[in-house]
Amino acid sequence: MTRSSLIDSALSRSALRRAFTRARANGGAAGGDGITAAAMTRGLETALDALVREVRRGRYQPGPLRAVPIPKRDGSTRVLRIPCLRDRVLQGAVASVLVPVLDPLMHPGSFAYRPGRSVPLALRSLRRGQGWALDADIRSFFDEIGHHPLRRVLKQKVSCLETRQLIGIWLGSFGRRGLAQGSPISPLLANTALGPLDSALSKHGRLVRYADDFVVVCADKAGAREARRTAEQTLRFAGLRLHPDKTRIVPPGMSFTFLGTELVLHSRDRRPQKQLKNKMKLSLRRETISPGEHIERVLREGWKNMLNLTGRS
DNA sequence: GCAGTGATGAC
RNA sequence: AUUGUCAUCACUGC
Repeated sequence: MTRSSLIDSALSRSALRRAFTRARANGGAAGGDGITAAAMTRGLETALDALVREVRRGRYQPGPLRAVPIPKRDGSTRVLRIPCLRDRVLQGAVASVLVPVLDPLMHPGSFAYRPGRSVPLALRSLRRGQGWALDADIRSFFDEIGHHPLRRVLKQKVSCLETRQLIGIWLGSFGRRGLAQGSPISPLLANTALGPLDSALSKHGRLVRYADDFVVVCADKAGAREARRTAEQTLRFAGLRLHPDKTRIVPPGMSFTFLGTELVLHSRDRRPQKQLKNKMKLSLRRETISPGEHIERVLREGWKNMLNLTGRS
């Protein structure tokens, strides 16, 4: 029913300028074309003019991605692929107009990258969780997610053809599969692509998903196994698999780590309360390794989660 | 509420 | 020289 098209909002001066300001505030390093935020600031208006003109005439092409290896906490590395600044600006503008459309359609159990949502909120929604947990991780999610299923979801949910075409161009620039970690629109696309997974999993129990990491709270062991099978089948269509080492089925009373905190679900007949208390204390102590006054906040969060969660934090 | 700087956490 | 989204805290300006 909307008469003004999504693409018009995305290409508006205000959306583009806001996206540029954001990119610059975030550090604004150059992409594959070597153009920095400082360079783009000079002559910003003409650069934005050119960008809009190219998109309108169907001549827009994103520049080369710049790959940067980042060492992860666990010792492995992940490769960032950084679009050119002008492409990040356009992607940011499109993302900003797409969020009000796509976010309300997302599953309530999806917590990553969404406005008003956070890790503590995700953990809190596991409060009073009872039973067996399927704790799972999608292997190489950002690198291997197939484009076709994502396009299909977008076609259902985004009526503006020009916006979908623009996203299609970016997907092409990311390669045959995968999303560039470093593009402002990738988090939104990731959540959108996993919408079908959320729907399928939530039939098996309470779902809490944070990007490629998720927990399904199931009534019993058989239920957790069914949830895992559903996840495997659903992900298969997108060319994805569960990570064999990071996916486990966890009995009640046994701890597992999710979003950086150790959790324990109650048994349905609520016996192992004593065990729980010990675990809570242990993990709280573990969490106090933080510098300066930040310790205080970590402690406060820790206590809050302890009080609110069935498991600990 | 909107900007700027610095930081922490999740992915 | 390390990108991105979200959340949170501190400080500065309107």
